[in-house]
Amino acid sequence: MPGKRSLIRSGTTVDQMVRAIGDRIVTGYLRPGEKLDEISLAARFDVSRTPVREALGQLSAMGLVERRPNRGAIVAVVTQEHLASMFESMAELEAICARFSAERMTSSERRGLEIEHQASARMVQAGAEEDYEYFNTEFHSRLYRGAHNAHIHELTVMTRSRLAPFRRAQFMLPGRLAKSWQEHDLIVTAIMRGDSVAAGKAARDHVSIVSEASAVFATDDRKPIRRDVA
Amino acid sequence: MPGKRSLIRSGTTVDQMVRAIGDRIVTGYLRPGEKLDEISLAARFDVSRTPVREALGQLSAMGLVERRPNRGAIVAVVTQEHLASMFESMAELEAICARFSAERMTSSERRGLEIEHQASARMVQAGAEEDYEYFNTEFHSRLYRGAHNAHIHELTVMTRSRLAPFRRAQFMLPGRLAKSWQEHDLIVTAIMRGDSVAAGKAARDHVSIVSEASAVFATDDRKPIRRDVA
DNA sequence: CCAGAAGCAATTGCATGCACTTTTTGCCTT
DNA sequence: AAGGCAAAAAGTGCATGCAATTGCTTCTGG
Repeated sequence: MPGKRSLIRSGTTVDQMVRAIGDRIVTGYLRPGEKLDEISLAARFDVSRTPVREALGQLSAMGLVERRPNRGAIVAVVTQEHLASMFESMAELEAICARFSAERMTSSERRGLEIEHQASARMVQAGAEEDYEYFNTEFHSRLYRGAHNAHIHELTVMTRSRLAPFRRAQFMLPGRLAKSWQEHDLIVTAIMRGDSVAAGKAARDHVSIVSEASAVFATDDRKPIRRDVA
Repeated sequence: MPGKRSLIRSGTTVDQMVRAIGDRIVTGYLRPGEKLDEISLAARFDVSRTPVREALGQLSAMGLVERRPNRGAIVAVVTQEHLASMFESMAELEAICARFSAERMTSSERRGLEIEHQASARMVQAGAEEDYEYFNTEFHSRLYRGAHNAHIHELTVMTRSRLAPFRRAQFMLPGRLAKSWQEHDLIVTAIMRGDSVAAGKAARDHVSIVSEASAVFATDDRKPIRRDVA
């Protein structure tokens, strides 16, 4: 009996698998180097191996998993060196977005950025990490959109998602919340002035600092990064 | 009869399909918007639909094809606007690579770049477009590697391959060869001096000019870009 | 006791088949 | 004659089954 799936949320089964497995990787639930057994995954999500295989193929194309022919798939192992290169790239990409935003944002985009940024200040005062994280994500998304460049937007979002596992707990560090907001403030101010050079520099510095804060979660050069299982 | 494939070149069948279909898209043999029928492709390459489906999934993740649920796959349609955004991104990415290269290339990398660059000068004098194209590709690859940043390298190569169909015939334009070499020369000189700012600017300008040269092959804002079938 | 080869279990890779969705075509109604 | 509805055809999406490759275990010879 080709049984009907209990809950069909949206999109195809493969898309759901990509999101589901991708999420588990991005959130650190699946650890780098962990073996991704097709049969287990199929059983885990109550589908056949076919969509699992397709999902693994796509995740492989995205760089989240590694696939050796006839030897199965594992969660992509990120070396300390490669992690550093991703953070550096992220800094450059954010700098580009901020620079373009300073030059190209419409007045309504600028207004929206300012308003959201001010709203997030309340989260800082309340010390609401969870809520601030939402505003933080939204803030950066506005920068990416404000660049008015679809391809840079795509590259940036892709890189950001690959870095997600390593940015996760940064807001737990004491004082990081307020510091983050101040860095955002520098970026916003520069964009409002239309100062693209300053905006780019501020954005680059912001990511660089996040990078350093996240380095805590990396262990050493050889071993894959390890995170706790939820 | 699960017949044996006649020629097994390397890698899995799916990898071959990705390369085969990807090549046909990148070289313009398959035109944007063209329908990619799973059954036809399976018959064309003498495999079943399963590897075709996986390949299409991966190509979709790479952005070379678009896939609508239950409605089949088509070669990704690139609007004039999106094409412009890719060229602009490419200029920024090359600028980053050149900037990093100026700062980080080892002396042997610098020497290799210089030697290859001088060698390519002969191709210009001979007017050998084909051979120059090889040196040109190699030149840019050296820049990407010289940045010593694996992730930027990856993003740059990915973007470059997506732009490939639109850069194809640029060297046919008269005088383009010599001009390209002079632009390369600016980049090399800056890198040799270790002048990262100048190297970045020169690289960005180089791509921008290529972009303008390639714009010839774009038609208008609405319609998908069309290229001749080989 | 160890090295190497052969057999075995486990898992991947691909083909095929069936169900569901979309699209087209032909007929009926207005 | 035009519009709409319905049924069929086409094509996608997923499940299942079988062949092939890999890695491990075990057995044999040195």
